Amino acid sequence: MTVRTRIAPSPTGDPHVGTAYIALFNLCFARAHGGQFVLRIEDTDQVRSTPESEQAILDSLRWLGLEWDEGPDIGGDCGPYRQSERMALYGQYARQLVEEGKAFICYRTAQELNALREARLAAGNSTALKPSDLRLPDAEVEKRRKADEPYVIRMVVPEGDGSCAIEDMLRGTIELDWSMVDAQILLKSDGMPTYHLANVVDDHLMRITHVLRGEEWLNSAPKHKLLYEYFGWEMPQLCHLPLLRNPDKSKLSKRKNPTSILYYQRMGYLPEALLNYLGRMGWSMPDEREKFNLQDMMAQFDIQRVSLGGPIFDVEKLSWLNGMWIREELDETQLAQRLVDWAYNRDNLMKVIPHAQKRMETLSDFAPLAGFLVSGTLPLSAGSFAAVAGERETIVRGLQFALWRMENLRHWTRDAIWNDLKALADAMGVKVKDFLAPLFVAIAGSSASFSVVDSMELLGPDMSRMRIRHAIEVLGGVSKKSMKQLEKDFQAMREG
RNA sequence: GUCCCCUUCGUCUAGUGGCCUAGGACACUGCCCUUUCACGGCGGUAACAGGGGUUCGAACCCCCUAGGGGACGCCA
Repeated sequence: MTVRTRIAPSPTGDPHVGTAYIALFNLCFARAHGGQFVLRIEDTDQVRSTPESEQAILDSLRWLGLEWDEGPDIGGDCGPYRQSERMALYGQYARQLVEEGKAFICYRTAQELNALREARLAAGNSTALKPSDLRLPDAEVEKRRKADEPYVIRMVVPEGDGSCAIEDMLRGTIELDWSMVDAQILLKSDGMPTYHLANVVDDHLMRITHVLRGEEWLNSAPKHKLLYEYFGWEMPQLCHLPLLRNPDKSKLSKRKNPTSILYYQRMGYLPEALLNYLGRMGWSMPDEREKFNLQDMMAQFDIQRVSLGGPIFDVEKLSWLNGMWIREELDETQLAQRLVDWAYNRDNLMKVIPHAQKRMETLSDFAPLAGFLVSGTLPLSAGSFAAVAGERETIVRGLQFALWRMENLRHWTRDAIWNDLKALADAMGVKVKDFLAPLFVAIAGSSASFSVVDSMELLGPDMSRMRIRHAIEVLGGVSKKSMKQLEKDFQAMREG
């Protein structure tokens, strides 16, 4: 038995807890059956995968204590920097299907596709585009081919009524209508495969027998099944795990919740506790014990004990569990060592000292000055912002705009943060100094601190965003109505 | 809008037809321990989404309704 997890690194390099969640269940399932567990990196959109983002997610999984086996090397395993190998690998399979009449070349432009979808939507149908919808007159195809226009390879899918039966290890047989399945693009116009092709080809070449993936993939299972049939390959067993949710029940997302493993690391959660908590999401030990380690979970794992309701990620319970681990699983020496490894070490001190030294008169000034860097949520109140000039609404507005900018920042470096915030202040017509004042309080807890951009760099993206979010909340938050207005203004400013 | 999945305390869950007057945990709360705070101990509040079947018997099986989520991309 070989079980796999596909990993899509985040474009911003933040390793997502959802990835670890899926990986954990795959690992436990494989080990409980004495099988292999392998990872496969997703990289086909050429945005996510960089050497750094791949390293970041792998390091995070290792930090959590997850282990995996070396899968067979099927070539083209890495990101865009090994693009040509990937293109050769999948291009060959896509062309094979075209030759066999199971896929076709499509010259349709984005505008044409939009028009087709809108027409279908207006007619009250599903928006799934079928091969016949996409067909172009032969003369037109020839014309575009001669003009060397970009094309994609799409799969042929059944038209008309009928459904596809998918076996799910937890849900039994699920019937999905073919009418919902569109002529999926297999090979993009840049020659890279989409997830669907890469997924099927990889799993076959890697001899994957079982796939445990997020529920979000359930609807595309018919495409995958059809591809296996086209290639004449045996399809792995599928299992769709429930999705982790925000407190508002939507799919766990960083706009509503800290989702980066790095955040929980910086916050001072123990990897064992975080992993333990993920293991409690949609799963329970037969004896219902709350605290268990990876070994226990692997030994006791039974996929049938997965419960299907999407669990809400509850930071409070995670914190309680973390406390249990600190109190019960660590002796004093071990705890001291954890603290040193976590933040109280020479390397970390050296990062802070350049900023602190100029502001110190006695050594005892250091802790109050730098304490915010090793704190979690700051004890702010509306009064914390008393020294900041401006109306409450103006302050909140500035913080919210800053938060949005920070959520989309790709490279978390001092200079990038500075340039971004400066650009924002300019666009808003506010002096940088005034714009930054509330951010100082949000990030460092006081307006008398060292450079807020340096602080944010040291704190990392998720911790910084969380603090800004917290500050907005402390200031009374934003009502739904004014949030809409803010979004509009923010958008207008971007375009203007 | 269309299709799919899901539905037990506020939250994570146990429960696979009689052991259920529904158990545990977080959170909340009362008491005890304690110079304080925390930890710990003992209690409390709190749930089978609604309606129909099937059955001697339904949280559990079936149907309908409602609610939630997901999918509908040259993203994964």
